[in-house]
Amino acid sequence: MREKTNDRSVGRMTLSKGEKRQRQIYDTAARLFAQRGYSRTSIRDLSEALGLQKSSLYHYFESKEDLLHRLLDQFMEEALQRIEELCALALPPQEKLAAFMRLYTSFYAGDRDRLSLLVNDLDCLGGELHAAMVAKQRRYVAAIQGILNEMRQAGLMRDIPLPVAVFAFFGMVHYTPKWYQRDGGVSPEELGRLFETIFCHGILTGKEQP
Amino acid sequence: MREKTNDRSVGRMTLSKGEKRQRQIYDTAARLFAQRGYSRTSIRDLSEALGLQKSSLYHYFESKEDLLHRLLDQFMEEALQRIEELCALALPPQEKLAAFMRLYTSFYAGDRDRLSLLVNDLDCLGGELHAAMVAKQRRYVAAIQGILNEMRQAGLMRDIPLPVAVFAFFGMVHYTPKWYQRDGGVSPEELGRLFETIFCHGILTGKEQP
DNA sequence: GTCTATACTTTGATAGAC
DNA sequence: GTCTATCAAAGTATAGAC
Repeated sequence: MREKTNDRSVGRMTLSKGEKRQRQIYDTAARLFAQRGYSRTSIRDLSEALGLQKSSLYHYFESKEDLLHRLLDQFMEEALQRIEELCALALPPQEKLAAFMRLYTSFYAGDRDRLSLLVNDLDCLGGELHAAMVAKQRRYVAAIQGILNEMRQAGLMRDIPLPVAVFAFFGMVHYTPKWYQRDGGVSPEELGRLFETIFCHGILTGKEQP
Repeated sequence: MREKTNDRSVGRMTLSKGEKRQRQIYDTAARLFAQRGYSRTSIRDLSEALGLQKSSLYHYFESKEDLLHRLLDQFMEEALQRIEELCALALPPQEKLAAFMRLYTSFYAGDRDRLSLLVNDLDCLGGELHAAMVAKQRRYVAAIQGILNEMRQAGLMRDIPLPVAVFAFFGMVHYTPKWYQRDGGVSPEELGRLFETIFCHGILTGKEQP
């Protein structure tokens, strides 16, 4: 009932006992925060789900806010790395746009819990932590906006303000935690292709693929 | 700094003193809840924003949860009424779909605060209140799904699973509180037309409007 | 309707033994 | 690393005077 193989297992295949516990705590926290919201999930809730005492958890993070920050930072950093890798490739803008959408969608929709946190609970961070996360988010926006700009210059885009197009796409993806389940017949990768279809036909002019 | 003419003023133009206060409380609550989230906004925050004592507020609602419920219920009921009115019209499905999207978008994006509540804080309601709101939400989904089904039968839709199409649209609209500001050059009605363009070209096959 | 005063609960976090 | 014990702060809500 409790274990949930998660995509976060990058790197080594073997984990020390301490690392295992750490991962268990972080994954459980992500799950609970996603289910009931960060604010309404107490440290007590988390400790009970783990079978530990509240105070024991503070061995693994400094504060509840610190815990949230670590979850978000880790997740966004990994996404950003992949995306900026993609953007560095020498591809025609159409292909880059399509690849961007497939990657973004499959990565985010593929980790529902952490995407939930990113969408719903980012503002629970205060001060510098919040600013740092917002700065990272801007890098996504800049990435896709750059691609769309190219398409616009080339006269391939409909007459839609860039921010409207950008956030229409983000909206489609960021809303997935509210309804999408990966075991419902559509894989994250397929979902990526579907969103690509919708979005590209939606904002691009020129010859449509039949 | 505090007054904000709001679209909720349906019905009479004159309000009694008591109704004025009630409206002031509800609008302020909606604004604060939208800004900082329902859970993280305390009754004290609300009372201070209004210049009243905490206890005085309980004259206007039974509990914090009751307050949230009233805000949501009022908002959704109004939206539903307009939408089901529209759906009852005898229109060809293409036109109905387009009108649906324009109406849905302009109504929701036009009241950012309450849409925020609906998207972010619905789950803060428990038990029957929550169930009642979810039931209302299903009526939206049913409405647009019905229209899309017609289009599919007529062979006018791309090969996209219905739920994916439906929630792609809801995602675009429900995400607007995160970025859209009505004084940023695009009115809610224009935004509705833009989303109509994106979505219709995105999911429909057949002759495109140039 | 609005106030003062207060009851009761839950929360995040710390101290210190083992 | 994990436990027991405890704290101060903040939360919702109520009682009763005016």
